[in-house]
Amino acid sequence: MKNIEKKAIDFCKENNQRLTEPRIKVLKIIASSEKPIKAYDILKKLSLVIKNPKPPTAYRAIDFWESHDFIHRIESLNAYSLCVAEHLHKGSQFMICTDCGKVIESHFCELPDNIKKSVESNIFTATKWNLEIKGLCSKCS
Amino acid sequence: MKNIEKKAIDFCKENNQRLTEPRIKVLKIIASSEKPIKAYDILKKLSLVIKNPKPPTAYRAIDFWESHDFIHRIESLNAYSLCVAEHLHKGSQFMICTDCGKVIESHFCELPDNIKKSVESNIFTATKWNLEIKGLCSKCS
DNA sequence: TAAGTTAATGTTATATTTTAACAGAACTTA
DNA sequence: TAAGTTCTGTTAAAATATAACATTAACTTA
Repeated sequence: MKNIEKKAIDFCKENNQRLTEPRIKVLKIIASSEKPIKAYDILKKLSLVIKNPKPPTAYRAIDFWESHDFIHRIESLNAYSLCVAEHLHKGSQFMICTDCGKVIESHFCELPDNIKKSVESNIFTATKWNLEIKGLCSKCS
Repeated sequence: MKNIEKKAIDFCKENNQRLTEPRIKVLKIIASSEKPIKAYDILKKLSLVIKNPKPPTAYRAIDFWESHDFIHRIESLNAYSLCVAEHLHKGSQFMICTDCGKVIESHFCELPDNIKKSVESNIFTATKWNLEIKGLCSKCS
């Protein structure tokens, strides 16, 4: 993601949010990671550009970007990755290769009908969802 | 779940697995919990029926039942719940009320077409999946 | 049934992940 | 510039999970 900084600047301007040093640096670290990256690995990289950062510094920035849908948390990996969608969206879907660890994000803006019905029949208002699929990628299968 | 013990006994007999004391006790603890229960809460309850159990005792039993699809892990809560399906299945779906904490499991044996296509187009072999939907339950919305 | 083997548990210790709490700095607005 | 708000820095600890190895129990199979 090349223009992530511009995107971040625009977003913060438009939404009246502060683009602070920890925030932009954490976002860039996540954006430049090939694979989903864990909080302490973010912290380690952060320590190269900020003097002696502590966990809350990383977690706060992570929370900030996650709450604004710039990044996703992959729950089953305790890791974070840049959202691949051009727009912000509420649902995410990951395919995780249990062999090589590759993670592929697809995305959909709506829940599939199938699931939507299931949600409705339980009379539930969905605001956010996350699907994590484990299996084998093409190289590993 | 009333007959969970019988189910466990049958399963272990048929699959040549040992139904040890920690295993059956952990399973019963999870089964008797109204809401998904966390590992250390399982451990706490376990300490009432086993003398001074340590975390690995709980985690091993949890892993055992999870690997055999008796229970699910709800990733976003770090918690475990008995699978509501009568049969063992590979996919799980939870609706989690962010207000009152209620968790509703639905289930499907197949990925929805929608997602199946997305999986296939990425040439990925899915073996297990988990969908967690956050929102508001009927009471809270 | 005794010896060998495997699988599970018990135990100690520690690693990993996340948050609470509060002081101080920076920005915002009147 | 004073007051209020938001964010960061820092210390500490809580919550979650696993490694490693000794021990026990259970399963072979000779």
